[in-house]
Amino acid sequence: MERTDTAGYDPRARRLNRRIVVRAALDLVDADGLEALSMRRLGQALGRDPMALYRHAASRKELLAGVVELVLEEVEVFPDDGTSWEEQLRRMAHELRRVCLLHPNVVPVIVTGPLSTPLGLRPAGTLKPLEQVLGLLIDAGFTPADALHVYRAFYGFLYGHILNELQELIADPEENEALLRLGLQRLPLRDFPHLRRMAPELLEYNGEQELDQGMSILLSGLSQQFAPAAAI
Amino acid sequence: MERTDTAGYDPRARRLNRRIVVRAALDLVDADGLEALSMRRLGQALGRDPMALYRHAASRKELLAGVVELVLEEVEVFPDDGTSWEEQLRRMAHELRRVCLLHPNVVPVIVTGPLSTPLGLRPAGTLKPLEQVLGLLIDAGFTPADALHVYRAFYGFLYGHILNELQELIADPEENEALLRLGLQRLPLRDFPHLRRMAPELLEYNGEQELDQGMSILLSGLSQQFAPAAAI
DNA sequence: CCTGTAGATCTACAGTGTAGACAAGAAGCG
DNA sequence: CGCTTCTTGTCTACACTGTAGATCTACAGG
Repeated sequence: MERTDTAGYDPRARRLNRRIVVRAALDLVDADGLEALSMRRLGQALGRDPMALYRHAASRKELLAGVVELVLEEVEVFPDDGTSWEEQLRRMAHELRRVCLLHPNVVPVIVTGPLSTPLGLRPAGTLKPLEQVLGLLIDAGFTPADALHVYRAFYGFLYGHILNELQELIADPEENEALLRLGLQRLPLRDFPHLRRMAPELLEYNGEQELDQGMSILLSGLSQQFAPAAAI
Repeated sequence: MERTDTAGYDPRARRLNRRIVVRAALDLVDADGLEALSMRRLGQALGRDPMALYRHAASRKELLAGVVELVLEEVEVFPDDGTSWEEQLRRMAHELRRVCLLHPNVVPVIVTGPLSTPLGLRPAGTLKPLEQVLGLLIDAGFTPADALHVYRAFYGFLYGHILNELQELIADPEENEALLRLGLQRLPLRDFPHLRRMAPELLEYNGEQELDQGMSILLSGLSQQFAPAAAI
C-alpha cells in the first residue's frame, strides 16, 4: 500500500545504507519530481523514521548530490576505440543525453548543483568525464590548453542542448499541439511575426537529431578553429 | 535597521505594487541568494505583512518568474545595425552574459524555470529574444527551419557557457588557487593524470574570452554547415 | 455622508529541515 | 557466555516555510 516499496527492497528488511537511501531518493524524484523529495516522504518510502536518513546522508543537499552522482554513474563510458575524436565526442554527447532523458527531474540539479562546489572538491565520479575528454583530446594532438577550451565548448553546448530539449517537450505531444498554437495565437502579430509562423517547425522537434546536428556544427567549427597538431 | 530599506524606497511610503514587490525580491536574491527569498523575509524587507505580497504575486513561483522577467529586461536589445548576423549574435551573447553575471543567483531559475512552462504560454518578454534572432537570421537569408536550428544551437551553447562560467569562478580567486591545487592533489594520479596537470590552465579562466572563442567556434561551424541562401 | 472595493493584516494549518537526547541492536573481545 | 562500544534507528522539539480564509482599513465614486 501507499508507497512502501518504491523499488525491489522491502522496508525493514535489513539495515539501511547509503546506496539504498540514495537509490530510493532517485526513485522518488523520478516518480514525483524534485519537490516531492522530502526527508519525511523518503523515510516513509523506506519504512523508517525520517531521522534515520541522516545516518547516511548529511543533509538534503548532500542527498541530492548523491542522487546526481548516481545518475551520472549510469552514463556508460566507452573505451577509446579507434574512431576519430569527433566521433567519440559525438557518441559521448548522445550517451549523456540518453541518461538525462531517463531522469528529467534530476537535470536541473545536475546542471545547477555543482555551482558553488569548487571543481577540486567535487566527487571523483563527476570529474571522470572531464578527465576522459581531456585524455581523448590530448591523445588526438591538442595542447592541454586547447583541450580545455574544447572541453568547455563541448560541455557547454551539450548541457545547453539538454536543457533546451527538456523545455521543448514537456507535455505529451497531443495536447502540445493545441497548446502551442493557442499560445502563439495569443502573441500580437506585429511584435512576433516570425515566431507565429513557426508553429509547424516547432512541432517537429526531434531532440536526438537536433543534438546531432548541433554537434556537427560544433565539431566542424572546432576542427576548423583548432587544428590538432598531430593526427598521428 | 535590519533590512528595512533594501533599495531606495522606504517602507510604508505608499501602496505596494507589483513592480516594487518584484524589484525587492530581486534585491533580496541578489544579496542573499535564492533560498533567502521567503515571503516572510520579503514582507519584512518591505515593511509589510507577508500576506500583503499575495495581492501582487500569485505565489512564490510566480514571484520568481517575475524576477526572471525583470532580469531579462535588463538585457539591452540593439537594433539591427548593418553588421553581419554572426557579429550580431556574438554581441547578443556577450550582452546576455553580462546581465547574468550581474545576477548570478538568478541564473539557475533563468535556465531551469521555463521547464514545464510550454513555449506558447511564456511571458512575451521571454519570447522577445527568440523573435529577434529569428528575424535576424531570416533576413540574413536562412530558411525559417534553419533559422530555428541556428537559434537552438546558439542559445544552447550560450546557456551552457553561462552555467559553466558560473561554476568556474565562485569563490574569490585568492583562496581559489589554494583550494584548487589542494583539490587536485586529492585525486589519485593514476585515475586523473591529465586533470592534475591542468592547474595552471584552470586558474587562468577568462569567461569573456572563453565565450568569445566559443562563439567563434560555433559561428564558424554554423556558416559552414548552413550557408545562408542569399547574403543580400 | 454612505457604500463598495481593493489592499493590508491576522490567525491558523500543514508541511519543511534538522538539532539533541535516548533506545535498540550489532559487533568486538574477554 | 557476559560485557562493553559503536552504529543505527527513534522520538521530541524548534524554527521555519507557503498560503487559505476571515477580518480589518482606507480610499474611490456616488
